[in-house]
Formats: sequence, C-alpha cells, structure tokens
Amino acid sequence: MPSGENTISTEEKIKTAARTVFMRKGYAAARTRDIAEECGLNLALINYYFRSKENLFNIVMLELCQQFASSVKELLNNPETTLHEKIEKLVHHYIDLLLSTPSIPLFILNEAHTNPDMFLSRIGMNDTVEELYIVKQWKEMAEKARLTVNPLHIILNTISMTVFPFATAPMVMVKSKITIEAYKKMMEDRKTMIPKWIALMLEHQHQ
Amino acid sequence: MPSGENTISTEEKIKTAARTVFMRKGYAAARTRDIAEECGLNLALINYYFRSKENLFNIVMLELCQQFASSVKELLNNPETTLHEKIEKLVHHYIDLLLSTPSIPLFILNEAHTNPDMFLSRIGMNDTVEELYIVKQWKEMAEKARLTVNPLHIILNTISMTVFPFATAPMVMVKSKITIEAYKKMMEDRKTMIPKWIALMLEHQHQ
DNA sequence: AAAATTTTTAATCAGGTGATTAATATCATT
DNA sequence: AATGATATTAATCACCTGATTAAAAATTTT
Repeated sequence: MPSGENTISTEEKIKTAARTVFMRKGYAAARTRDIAEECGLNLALINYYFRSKENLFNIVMLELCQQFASSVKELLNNPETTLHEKIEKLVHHYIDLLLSTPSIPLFILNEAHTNPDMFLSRIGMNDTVEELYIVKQWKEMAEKARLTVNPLHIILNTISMTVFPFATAPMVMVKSKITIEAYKKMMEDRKTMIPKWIALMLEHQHQ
Repeated sequence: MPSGENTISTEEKIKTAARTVFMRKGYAAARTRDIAEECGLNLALINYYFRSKENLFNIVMLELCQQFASSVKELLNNPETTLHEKIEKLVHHYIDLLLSTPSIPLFILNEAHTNPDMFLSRIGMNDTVEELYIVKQWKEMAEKARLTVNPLHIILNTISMTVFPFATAPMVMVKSKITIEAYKKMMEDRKTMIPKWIALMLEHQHQ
C-alpha cells in the first residue's frame, strides 16, 4: 500500500478506470490496455490485482448493478408502502440513478442480451418476480378492481417510460436540437408524470 | 455465379449470416469466423466479396436501418392519415419489425451511443423532427385541445413502450418464466393497447 | 540496517483474429 | 474443347490482445 492515507489505492484506480472504459465501449471492445491507459498505470497491474479481464469486469460491474438491484428489490418488498407509492418511489429512484449514470441501461441491456441468466445471477437477482411483495399487493388490488390487464404490461410500461428515454437521449438530442440541460429537466419532470400515466392506465383498463 | 436461378448467391448468404451474428454478438464480439461458420462458407470469401469486416458490417446493418428509417419517415409524413392513425400505424409497424428482428433496437442504441449524428446521417435521417408532417398535425391538434404537455413526452412514451420491451425480453423471460411464444403474444397485444394508452394520456393531460 | 514482502515495470509469450495469397475448381465465352 | 474470367479453398501472415515472467523498486517487518 502507498504511504499516504488519503491517496487512492491503485486497486481502486483500476476499478474506477475499468468502470469508465467498460461502460464506454462494452466488454468485448474494451481492452485491458485501454483501462491501464485510463488510469495511467502499468498493464501488468491489472492482472496482478485482478486475475483476468473477465474477473475485473465481474467485480466492477457487479458492484454497480448489485447495489442498484438490491435497492430496487428492497423498494418492491416493502410492506409499508402502497402499490402506487412503490411505483412512485421506483420511478424516482431509477431516474435519479440514470441522471447520474446515464450509460448504465445500455450496458445492462447488452450484457443481458448476450447472456441473460448468467448476468442476472451474477448481479444477485435470483428470485423470480412472483416472490416480491409488490406482486402480492398487486394481486389483492387486481381482485378488488376486477383488473383484466396482464400486470406485466404495466410493469413493462413503467420501466420502459422511465429507462428508455435515457438510452435514446443521444439520438433525441441530435434530432430535436435540445440541450442536455433541457433534456435533464424533462427527465426530472417525468418523475411525477410517469406515475400519473400509470395510474391512468389502471383506472381505464377495462378497454 | 452458380448455375441455378433460384439459388441464393453466396454474397447474399454472407450478408444474411453477418446480420445474424452481428445482431447476436455485437460488432466487437462477432468474429469473421463466426459469420463464415454461420453460412457454411470459407472464411476468405468474406474478404473476397466485402473488403473487410467493418465494411460488411456497414453494408449489412445500414441496409437494415435505412429500410426501416425510410418506412417510418414515410409513415409520419403521410398527409392522408390522422394523427391517431399515424400513432397506430407506427406502433404496428415497429412491433412487426421487432417481432421479426428483435435485436435491432439494441444495435441501434449502441451505434447511436458511440456516434449519434454520424449514425443518423448514415441511415438517412437527416431532417429534424420539426420538418415532419406529423408535427404540423400535432401543432394544429395541440392548439384546439389546449394541449399543455410537451409533445416530446408523448413521442418518447410511444417509442419507449413499443421498443423497450423487446430490448428487455431476454431478462423478462428469465425472471418471469414465460415462454417465447407467450412473450410474442404479449407484444402482439400491445399493438392495439399502446395507441389506447397514448390516447388516454392525451385526453387526461390537464394534470 | 538487513531481510522479507509487496508493488511496479519492461519485455515477452501464446493464442486468437482479420486479412492475404497462391493454388484449385467452377463457370462463361468463343 | 480451349481459353479466360470468376469463385472457392487451404494455408499462412501480421498484428492485436490477454496474460506471464523475471527483474527492479518500494514498502514493511525484523
């Protein structure tokens, strides 16, 4: 370890650089040399601290995803909040994360595309949707309100409207000539709008 | 050229295989050997017909995107259809395409991520949103209905709800234990549902 | 201070991958 | 059938890239 107390350890430097490069280029296109260059360290150090490129990738990205996955899981398993509150909180949580790390959804989609179950188990999402508390709440509500629509549609709509605009941001910004700031403001607005849209869908679900 | 008239030319075989492999693995992870194997042809033929891997990629993927982009553009510029019909047709068109080529959105998102304006101009999307006929229609409608909501939100919602579920399909199918067939059926259902949801949002847009 | 341990470096290896080549086979033209 | 053009093959090259190694430097322990 280096002498200074507030110096960042080389191990941490590598991890930070790896996160950056992996998110920018994706796993396959990211070279260990890119990572070494990104943090200004010798190439061999990557294999000294982490055994392989794949291992480094797992450690670094899983940290990121696990952290997020666990917070979402907690949210959806909370028995104290109503169903609508859960949706509100979920949307808020997602959008906050995405505003700070906008390239994470594309990364996740790519990983899930090439190897969905391996990726999901890697980041610790091992239980099925059925086991979540929100599903129990949903079923109760569905019975009362004589809900006919497949709940998966509503979940898909929520996640889609929340996440997708971040993935398309680069294109939208080119085509609609709006600034990054304006785009962020829009995403901020959607925090309150999306839950309202979802509520609408539920109210008017009898075709 | 081979003797038969209805035999597929090797050039076309390579292109088809390339599309498959590029979409399955992404540009970087796709090897020319994978493509050769996919169509059962000699590796050297790829460089004989197309000069390089990158060239093949551009040709094959751009064809796909251009074709799609132009059909969408046509759709949105049609003066004969109403605004709502346009949304309906757009959703139908997208979902049909995505059912046959589900990995195209991820590909587009990746390309747009690394180089949005170059990609957009490559596939022939050169005009801004403002120049489309649908925007004129929208403005007329907005004035009549005293629309307050930013139209971009509605566009984002439409595209998000249509496209995103295809991008997340691999994950959703693992987590919700539903079959591919059931998933396709769901997407088929969404063809009629999404336009209704969008109509709802427009009707109830005064918060 | 000496010895042992840990960290860092430069050089190199081994395997994979895009691309090329030279020889062969197939087809078209005369 | 003979010739020329096009298509296909197997073998190989040159380079990239993840990984290793052995030596040097820095740090810790004794």
